[in-house]
Amino acid sequence: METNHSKNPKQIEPTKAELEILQVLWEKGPSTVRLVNDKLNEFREVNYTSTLKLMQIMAEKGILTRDESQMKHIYHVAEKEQTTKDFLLDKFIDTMYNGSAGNLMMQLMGNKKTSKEDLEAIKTLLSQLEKE
Amino acid sequence: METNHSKNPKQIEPTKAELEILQVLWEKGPSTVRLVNDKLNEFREVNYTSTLKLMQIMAEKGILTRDESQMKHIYHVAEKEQTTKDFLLDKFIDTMYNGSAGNLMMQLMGNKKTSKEDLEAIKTLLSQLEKE
DNA sequence: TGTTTCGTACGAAAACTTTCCTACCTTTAG
DNA sequence: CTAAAGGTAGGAAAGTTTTCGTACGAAACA
Repeated sequence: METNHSKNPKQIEPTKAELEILQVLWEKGPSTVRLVNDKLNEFREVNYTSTLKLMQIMAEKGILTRDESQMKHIYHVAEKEQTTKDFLLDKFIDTMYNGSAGNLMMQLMGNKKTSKEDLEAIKTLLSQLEKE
Repeated sequence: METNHSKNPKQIEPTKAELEILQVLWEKGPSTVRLVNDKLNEFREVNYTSTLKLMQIMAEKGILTRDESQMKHIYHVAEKEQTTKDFLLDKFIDTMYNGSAGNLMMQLMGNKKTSKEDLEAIKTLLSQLEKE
């Protein structure tokens, strides 16, 4: 299907299952379907062909590219990890924090998930930024 | 991947369309379907009954409660806004930042989306936290 | 060599989400 | 009183995402 031409040629929004696969590829680098599927099965049961299908679709969509020179195709993430993450973060901030990164920061800093080490690191980064 | 994969049936994950409705209710407070639908239509065309149906489903799921004492039912968000946002933020951090809020902070601070005012506010908040 | 194992491709079913048609009831305007 | 406007309820259709069965080719191996 020649989809995604009707809408803005922007960033493609991965679905939930696609994001799981991206996470594996981000962590492991270019991989075979077998490896990705094994990794997924550490968390939940998924049939091999389900993962295969999904990765094929992702390749069609342009989220992944693949090297078919070997029988065991190797799948690569097409976009830079950071690009996708930036995009998703933006979207998240838009929907949840009214588009204000500062709002999100505020919540994070009051959050118990932010450790003392984190706060230290922030302080350091902050003074670095100030010097610029 | 040290993620939270427990299927806690307590928190319900809103779908995309449901989140839109939540946003309206968070902003406007308890509302009728009419009001929510009008608000949604400022951004995209949606039929009244579509919004109605969705809100009914959300009520079934327990995301919303409603006051049926009047003909025009009033829908309320069941969970506290902050509870839901916390939950979604956690999930986001798990999938995107390996469960580390600090990682997210780092990205935010390096981001041009973070304004000078934001940085100032952070500095203030930081020193407040240190005093504790 | 023959069989088993591991791979891809494809289509369709299943599951989930979103939209809207239709029916019918209540309130309001004339 | 009647018609129009505005409300809810429910089901089915449409759209999307996810899962998997089946077919079939290539490689490994006994």
